[in-house]
Amino acid sequence: MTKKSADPANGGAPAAGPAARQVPMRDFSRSLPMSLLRAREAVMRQFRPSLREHGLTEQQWRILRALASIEAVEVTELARTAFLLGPSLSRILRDLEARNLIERKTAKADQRRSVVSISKDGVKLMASVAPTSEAIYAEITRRFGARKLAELQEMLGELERSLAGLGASEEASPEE
Amino acid sequence: MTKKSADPANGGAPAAGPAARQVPMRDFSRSLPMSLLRAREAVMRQFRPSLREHGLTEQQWRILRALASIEAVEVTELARTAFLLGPSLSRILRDLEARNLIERKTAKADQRRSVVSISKDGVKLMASVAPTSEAIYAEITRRFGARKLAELQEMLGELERSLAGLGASEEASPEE
DNA sequence: CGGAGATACTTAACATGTTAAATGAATGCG
DNA sequence: CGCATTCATTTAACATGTTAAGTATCTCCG
Repeated sequence: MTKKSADPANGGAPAAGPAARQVPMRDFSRSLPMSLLRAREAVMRQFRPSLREHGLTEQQWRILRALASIEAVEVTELARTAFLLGPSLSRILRDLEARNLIERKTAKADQRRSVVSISKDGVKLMASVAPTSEAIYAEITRRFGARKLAELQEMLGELERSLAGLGASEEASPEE
Repeated sequence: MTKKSADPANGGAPAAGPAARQVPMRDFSRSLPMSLLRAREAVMRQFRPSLREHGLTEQQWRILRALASIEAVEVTELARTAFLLGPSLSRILRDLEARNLIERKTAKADQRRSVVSISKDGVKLMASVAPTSEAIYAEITRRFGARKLAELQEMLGELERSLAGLGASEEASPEE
């Protein structure tokens, strides 16, 4: 029932492998992507059970939250806001609409665009999830420290900005 | 051909939606999970094209890197090292084995366990990817700053530790 | 006006994330 | 020894990530 708790009881046989240690690289587990991944997972692990009880995935919750604060949006802008790729968003909107949590209508001016908004049921669902969610966030803030949290987010933003437009489209070397 | 380049030109019509703004919450886009997600994406966006050229996904690359530094490991420990869930790892190992990038054998002492190691082909592939990968990492470090990078990783580690064992298994309320 | 090109979104196809269940093998205990 | 339990790994099922292709619509220019 508890976690699997690391088992260091294999300190005996090294069990040599066919071909390893040929390519030197930074310590894998200390790379920036891994640090970010683990940190995010540590955070999300706190929220998932609560969301699950309400039949929501992390991404569905993101979409509802985004919609709750902006009246109505076009799909493309929603994708940017909720940080989802078009295809993912497309599928999720289809499902959320089937569950009557959102509503959509095509824009009058441009038949290509569809405008999405949260429904009454969606608002009700949010109201039932938000308190727990906020409590969890508050606990995380308490444990880590509000000040440090703000600092961390500031650094994350800086990181983002410092990489903006690096691999966008202007990299040389189109060989291949 | 270029990317879609953010378009902030919609500051005009609010376009009222059926039911929004009922549930007040923190600004969605500034939540910790979103910050972490965006930061990680900004980083990974740099690596994916290069990996893709070599026919590797991010996770496959993680596994090869993990294997390259530890001779041989059991699947469970590899999952912990590469930070992958069992099912994902299972599938990926099946594919990597079919591509002859890894090798596996069942442990003599315990028929349930299987021991995985990188193959010669795997090492060769790593050798062909590692330089580019290191160069990208170096550029990221240069842009963001080595000092700040270290600070950031320290904070991420702290965050992880401060949340360790929160939603692990000792939460009350087994009501279902 | 009409068709080439751009846009907004959706589908398709494949890989992974996530949880639950299944399978096969070891362990402990009566 | 026999069998319930535990353990390591895999399979299943569903949801999302990711890239490419498809569809419908709009725009613009000749």
